[in-house]
Amino acid sequence: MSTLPNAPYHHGNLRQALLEAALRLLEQQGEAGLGLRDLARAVGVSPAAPYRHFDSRAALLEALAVTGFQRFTARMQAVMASAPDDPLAAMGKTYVVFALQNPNLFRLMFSPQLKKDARPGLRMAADAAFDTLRQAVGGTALDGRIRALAAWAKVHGLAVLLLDGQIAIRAGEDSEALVAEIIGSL
Amino acid sequence: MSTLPNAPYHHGNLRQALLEAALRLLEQQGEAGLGLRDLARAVGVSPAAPYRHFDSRAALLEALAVTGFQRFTARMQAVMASAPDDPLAAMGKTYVVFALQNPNLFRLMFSPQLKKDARPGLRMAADAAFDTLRQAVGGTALDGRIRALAAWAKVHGLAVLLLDGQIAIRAGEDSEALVAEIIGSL
DNA sequence: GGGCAATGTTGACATTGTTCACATTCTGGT
DNA sequence: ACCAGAATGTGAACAATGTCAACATTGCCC
Repeated sequence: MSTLPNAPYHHGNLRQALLEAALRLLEQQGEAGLGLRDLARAVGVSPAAPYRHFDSRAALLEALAVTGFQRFTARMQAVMASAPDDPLAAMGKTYVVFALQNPNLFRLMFSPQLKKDARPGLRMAADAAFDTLRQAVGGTALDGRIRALAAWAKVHGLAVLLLDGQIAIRAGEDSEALVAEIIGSL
Repeated sequence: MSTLPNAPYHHGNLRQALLEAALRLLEQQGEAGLGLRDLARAVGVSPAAPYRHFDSRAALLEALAVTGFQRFTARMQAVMASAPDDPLAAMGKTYVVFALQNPNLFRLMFSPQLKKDARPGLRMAADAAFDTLRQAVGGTALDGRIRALAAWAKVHGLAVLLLDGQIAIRAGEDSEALVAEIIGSL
């Protein structure tokens, strides 16, 4: 091996190591900076090794997005359980906080180049997240969907605009308070 | 020249031709499919020629996004002028319709890889769009910003979710009506 | 223990963004 | 009208990247 002289030929469980390193690289450098060769080097493996575990770079990104959706859903459900009185506001805040804490992962999850139509796993993970949201909205079955979609759109738009720096935080302004205020006004 | 035997050495105004062809390619193939070489070939020029007009591929994309914001702002202002009674609803619908009609351009405008912090022109174009929105929201100067941001977030989130196919249109469902319904419930 | 599948390596290929040296055309000052 | 120099376009090259095929090594099961 190139990095460590006495490293074993087989890595152990490369797939997991690749995903973890990829997550780290993703948050550090953004999706564009996540190269397969860099990734392989970070794990101490040859450039072609990842292809034993992922069909392509796109497949690797998809796997990342799926775990992102899973974490996201888990957090949503936890918040929903711990704030039984006003789940909507709590989830809204959690949604935005998640996006701000994992900006590049969040962007990847909703990246257009992932084409969820062609990736059933990704579509399922995303749908699971949406189901959690709809569950929290409650309401009658008839207009439940519309209200859930509306709530999702509100909070998603806020998250995206914040991520893009489109909503500028003024000097000396409390970003958390601003977020809370906007959520409240939704 | 390679394409036409009697084409002149100088193109005439290459910059404009590049932008137009790029817009066409962008909507047809998405941002990833917009290669500098393809673009040059589409205009009938050598692969290095675009560099006389754009510093890099990123600069070309930025120029595209700027014109996108300009068109967007113009359409917003036109709608605002032609619907003086309820400008908010009209603009909301226009916002979403614009996104659905120019999906890849819209995605490019809000693409994270454009890093608006480092591109003053892009930031200005985006701010102009937001100013138009704020103007339509009106309200007192104090909470005008918050309300404008909230309105923007709502309609932007709806547009993004629709673009991503995250909001599934069911069989036999009128998408326009669905959009109108969601906007109404905001 | 031997064979087979899984996993990792090496080297190569096509493509892409980008640059450099050179060619061609346009333009303004005398 | 001319010519110098700025604009603009060409062609060949470079480095980097995703990807693949052939080969090496290891682990596992009968």
